[in-house]
Amino acid sequence: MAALTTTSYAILGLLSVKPWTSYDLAQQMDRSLGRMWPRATSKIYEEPKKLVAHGMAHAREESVGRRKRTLYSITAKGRRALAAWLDEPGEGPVLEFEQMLKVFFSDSGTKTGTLATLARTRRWAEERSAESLAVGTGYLQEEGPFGERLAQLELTSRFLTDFYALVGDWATWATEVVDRWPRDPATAVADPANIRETVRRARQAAGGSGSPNRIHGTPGGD
Amino acid sequence: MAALTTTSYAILGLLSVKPWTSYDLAQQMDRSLGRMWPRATSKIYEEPKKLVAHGMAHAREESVGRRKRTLYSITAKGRRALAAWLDEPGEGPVLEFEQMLKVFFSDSGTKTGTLATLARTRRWAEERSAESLAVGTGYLQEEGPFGERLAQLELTSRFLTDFYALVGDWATWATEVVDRWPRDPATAVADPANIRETVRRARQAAGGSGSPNRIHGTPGGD
DNA sequence: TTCTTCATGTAATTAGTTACATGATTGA
DNA sequence: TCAATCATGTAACTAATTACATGAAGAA
Repeated sequence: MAALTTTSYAILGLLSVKPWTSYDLAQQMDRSLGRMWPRATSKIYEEPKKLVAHGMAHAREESVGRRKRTLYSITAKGRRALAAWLDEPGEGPVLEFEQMLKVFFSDSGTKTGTLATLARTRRWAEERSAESLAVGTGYLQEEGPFGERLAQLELTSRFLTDFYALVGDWATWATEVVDRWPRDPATAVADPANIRETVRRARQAAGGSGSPNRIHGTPGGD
Repeated sequence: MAALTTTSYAILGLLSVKPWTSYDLAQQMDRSLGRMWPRATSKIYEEPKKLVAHGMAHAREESVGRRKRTLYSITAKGRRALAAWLDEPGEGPVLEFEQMLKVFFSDSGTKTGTLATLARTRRWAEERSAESLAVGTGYLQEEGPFGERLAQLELTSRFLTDFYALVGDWATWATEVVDRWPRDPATAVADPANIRETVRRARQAAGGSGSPNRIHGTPGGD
């Protein structure tokens, strides 16, 4: 019997809220869950079957006209498994950022192309922010199937909102910097003040307490 | 002949900087590239072969004792292909965040477990920040194989540094919020002030100009 | 000498994606 | 009544991961 993955538990978590059809689950993945654990729609139709095979979910066949659809609900065993999973340590954030990859290698490209990439990044951030805004105002009106879970949503939506803002702010800032580049990005030079500021922020975030993560090189002063 | 993926171009980009052995590439993936395009080491040994098959890279066999190793370098065709790829639109950031998933479903878990997850998140952020700090101070001393590319590194390292700071700040804030929860997270209630603040930030980031992404529901006022 | 870590891959497996198919519903 | 979109999946494919294997170099 196939082992459960994080994706399985993500679905199981949704089922813990209430029963859903596969389509409902896919919607959630598209709108909320997918922002922290994105998976293709087809996966959403497969995973619940694994949960049923493990006795963690129950499937009820319904019909709409000549078609059938499946309504999934969590079982007692499923609730226990979910609670156990929540107590295991999870992985930190993993970021994939193709546009930044293009900025990273922009010395092989053009200034115009780089600016175009950054413009797209900014638009992406604005769109996601607008989405966050809509979701957030929805919360304020106690809409959606998550009324009882506002305490959780309050936490995750704050992170996502700030993340989108960060992406947007960065793209804006980077655009200003690249605007000052010469025509050929390969000949652009860095502004030491920017690097110093980045170092300052990193030092701040690394935390003064004990500084246990200090690289042991450069022993004699900073 | 297998089509090239973003991962292929990531490797190609590295080769545009200078020739590397597979091991060198794996190191870069581990330290720098992997922060924006993370892939398993074995992939790094496979992808360059595809590039060679496409005539975009050249492999030179060297030997170390009885073993052989491969040194890859970019070809002229490879440089053209890289430039062409840079001009195509790229994808926005994709985030996978298992720990936040656990926070999202924490109403099925325990307060203690949630706090433990957040503590891990915070440690993760501090470690990454310390790494950023080390990398940044290295830049200030013009170290590393990237001397000529500081203008690019200045941009990407700023984003990563800020991202790690965001993760750390969020975990700290969320810890404070969860600390005020009752013993059972399912009975925790949200603080409307927090949600309002999140909405405020989202509105700010969504940008006032024209507000084209406005949801058309709620027509009568905000 | 032996053990451990560094270095250099290949093989097996799988999680995930893209593509396809088709019935139901709605609106023009 | 026709087209478009919503709803509900399955099948084929592949990108990526984990596991394995082994030589070289350095430490104990």
